[in-house]
Amino acid sequence: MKSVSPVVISLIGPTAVGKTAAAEWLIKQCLAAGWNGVDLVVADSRQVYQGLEIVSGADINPDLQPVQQPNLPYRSWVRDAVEWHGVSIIKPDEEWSVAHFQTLFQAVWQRALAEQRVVLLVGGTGLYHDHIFTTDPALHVPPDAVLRAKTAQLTVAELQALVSAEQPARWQAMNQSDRSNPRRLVRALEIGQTPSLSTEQLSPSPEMGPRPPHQYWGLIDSLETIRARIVTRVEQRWQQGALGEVEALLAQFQSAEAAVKWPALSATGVKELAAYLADQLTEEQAKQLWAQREFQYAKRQLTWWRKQPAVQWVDVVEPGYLELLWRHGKNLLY
RNA sequence: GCCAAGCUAGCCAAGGUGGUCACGGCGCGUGUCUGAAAAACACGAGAUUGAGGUUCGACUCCUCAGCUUGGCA
Repeated sequence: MKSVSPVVISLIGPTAVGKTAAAEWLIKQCLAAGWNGVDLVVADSRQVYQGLEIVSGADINPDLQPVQQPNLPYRSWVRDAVEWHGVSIIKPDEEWSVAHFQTLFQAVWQRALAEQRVVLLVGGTGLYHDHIFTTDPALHVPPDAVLRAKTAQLTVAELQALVSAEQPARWQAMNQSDRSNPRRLVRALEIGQTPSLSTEQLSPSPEMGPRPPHQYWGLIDSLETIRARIVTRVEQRWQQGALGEVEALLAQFQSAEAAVKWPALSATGVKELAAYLADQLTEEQAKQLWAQREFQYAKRQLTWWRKQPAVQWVDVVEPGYLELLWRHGKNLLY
């Protein structure tokens, strides 16, 4: 039985680069090296949804069993000493956000510390990785349905006027891009109207309290290879029944209003598959558009991480890149 | 083969009957980001089918060529 030092490891990388396979491999190494167990937290904003497993690529190994652990907020998938979190855990109409993810992660983390288990974060949603230990109370301000309904009618200019009048500090901190973004503006109002938060708390986020060391390991490949893998993957998902998933999802809500409300429906591919079902696209076009959007997403992910200072990038073209990761990992975990 | 209409960025496409022309959308490129992040948003690059002619000046008018679509044969 080994002792695990409290280091969090995030395995990141653009979609289709092979993160899941790498994680599986690392899990095996951890177990072979004698640790009590491994918790794998999937940081992916779409793989959380039940009924979207194929479209979102939430590969759940068939030998994993769903279990509701008493001390965790969501169900997990277990096989022996390995436990997967954050995959296929909520219905498409349930609330989910980076704050929920943080809550889930911290619950897993607490238990892992107590039981000397290794925690590995894997997934393509950069925002989630970055917020596992942040302490800004604004993160947990819930959405205000009334406010959102009211502001939905307003123009960007009207929203800007409201934010600059009611939240001058916040407004000052926003850049051109954010000031034109209705969601950010509404969110600013939402946080601003929450009485328990003072203005100081909302200004540039305070780093409160110590947090464990957090390492980022990134898998990378050439854009051309990623593009090719995405095309293959779309084809696979199509054959696995992605169409049926979307059909079932759409059957659950009729109105366009509902469609806006459910983030599950904004997963890449849903729109394209829906258009195919509605006879607005041929199969070929639907697949092509889906792959195109997926690739655009991969590019955006890379933009997100480009500014991340301390990512250790590993090129998957390198032979033995997994061993390289493992060498980094062993030293950190002891 | 004849007639008609058309040819504007990688794709779709607007307009004004001569004045540095050139609306949009998609795509592309570069970014932003603290409760939707596979979201939302910002910024940017990029075009008049070709060759002649008329004119101070042509994307716009004329001629020829090429291509596309539709109709007639």
